[in-house]
Amino acid sequence: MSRMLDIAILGLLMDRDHHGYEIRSQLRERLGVSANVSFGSIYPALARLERHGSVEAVAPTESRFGALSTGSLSGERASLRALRATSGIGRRGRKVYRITDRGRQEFAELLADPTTMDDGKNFTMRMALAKYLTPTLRVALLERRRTDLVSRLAEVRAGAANTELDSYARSVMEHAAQAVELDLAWIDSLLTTERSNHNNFAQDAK
Amino acid sequence: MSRMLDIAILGLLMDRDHHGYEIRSQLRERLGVSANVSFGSIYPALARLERHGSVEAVAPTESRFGALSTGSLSGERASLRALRATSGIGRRGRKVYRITDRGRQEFAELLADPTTMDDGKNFTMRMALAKYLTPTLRVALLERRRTDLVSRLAEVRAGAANTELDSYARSVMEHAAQAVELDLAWIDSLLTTERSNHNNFAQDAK
DNA sequence: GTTCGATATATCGAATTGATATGATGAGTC
DNA sequence: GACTCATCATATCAATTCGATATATCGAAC
Repeated sequence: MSRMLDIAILGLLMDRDHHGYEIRSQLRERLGVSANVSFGSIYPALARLERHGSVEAVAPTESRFGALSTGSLSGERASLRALRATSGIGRRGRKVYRITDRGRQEFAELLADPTTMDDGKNFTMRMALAKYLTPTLRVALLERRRTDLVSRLAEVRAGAANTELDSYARSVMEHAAQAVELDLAWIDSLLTTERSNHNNFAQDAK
Repeated sequence: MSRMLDIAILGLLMDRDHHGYEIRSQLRERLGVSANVSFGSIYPALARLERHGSVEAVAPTESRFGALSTGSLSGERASLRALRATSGIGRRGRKVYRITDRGRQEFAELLADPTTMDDGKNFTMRMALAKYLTPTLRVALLERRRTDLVSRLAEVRAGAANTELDSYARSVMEHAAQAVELDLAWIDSLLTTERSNHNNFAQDAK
C-alpha cells in the first residue's frame, strides 16, 4: 500500500507527541485532510508503527486519566485505577506516542519516495509536511502534481462540454474544472515561491 | 458500508449498459470522481450486484472480442475462440451489464437514503446523479452538504490563522479554505436554481 | 512480423471504512 | 451529592476498497 497514513502520523509526531484520538483532529487541522480518518485505521496504524519500532508509547505524564495528581479521589477508586494501570486490563485513557530515531529515518524515506502515487488527499498531506523535504524534492513533488492536474483539467473540461450529460452532471464537471483551476493556480504560486527562494539562495552563495 | 460504489454503478447503468473497464472511466468523465477507482473494487462490486439480482450480464453483442463478425480469422483461431467462449475457461473480453427492475428500485432507495454520509467524493457522485432525485430530496442533499462545508470552512480558516504552523502547512490550509469557499458558492448557486425552479413550478400550477 | 500501448477481466493481501462497544471525564442541573 | 449528557479515548469487527500483479486481446506503428 501507499502508507500515506503512516507518513501523516510520523509527520505529526515529528512536531510533538500525540495520542491516537488527537491524531484524527490533527489530520484535519494541520494536514488539511477534509474527511475524518477512521479510528479503525489510526489505532492499527499506530500498533503497526510501534511493532516496527518507528514509534514508542510514553508514560502519560500530563494525561487527564492516569495522573493521580491530587488526593481528590476516594481510596477505593484510586486503588482500582492503580490496579488497572498496572495490570493493563481494562485500561482506558490516553496512550501517547513518540517518534523514534528509526521512525524519523523512515519518515524521511517515505516522504521523499516519489513512487507512492499522489491523488488529491495524499498530495495535500505531503505538501503540509513539505518543510521536511529538500527544495529539489519539493519542486519535483509540485511538478508531478501539476502534470496530473493538467491532464485532469482536460478531462473535466471535456465532460463539462459533453452535451449528452444532464444539467446536474454537467454542473458537477464544470465545478470540477473550476476546482482543478484553483488547484493549478495554487501549485503555480508555490512553484514560483520555490524558484524565487532558490534564486535567492544562488545569489547569496555568490 | 455506505455502498457509494454500488450507487455509482447503478446510476451509470440507469443511462445505458456498461462493462467493468468502462465504468472506471465513466466515474471520472460523468460522475466527476477525480481518483481512479480500483478494479479490485469494481469487479467485486459488479459480481455482488449480479448475485443480488440488481444487474445482469448481457450477451456481448457489439464486443470487439466475442463478436465473430467476419471471416477474417483463420479457422484454427476461430475454433479456439469458440471453444473458450463455450467452456468459459480462459475467456476474455467485455462482460456487459444491464440494470434490472430490482436494481432500478434499489438505486432509487440508495440514492435517496440520507443516512449514508456525504464526504466530498460521495456528494459529487450523488449530485451528478441528482436528476434521479425529487426536487425536495435534491434540496435536502444540498443543504446537508452546505452545513458540512460551513463547519469545515471555520476549521480550515482557524488552521490558516494558526501561527504555529510552518508556511507550507499554512498554505495548505489557506488553499483548503479557498476550495471550500468555491464549493460553497457552487452549492449556493445550485440551491438558488432549485428554488427558482420550484417557484416557477408553483406559478405554473396556479 | 513484432513490439507497444490501450483495452479488458480477475484475484490477492493489506489497508481503510463505518459501525459499534466500552468506559472516563467534565460541565451543568436539580 | 447524584443525575444526565456531550466529549474524550481506545478498541474491534465485517465489509469494502486499494494497489499490485497476472493474463490476454486488439490496433497501430515501426
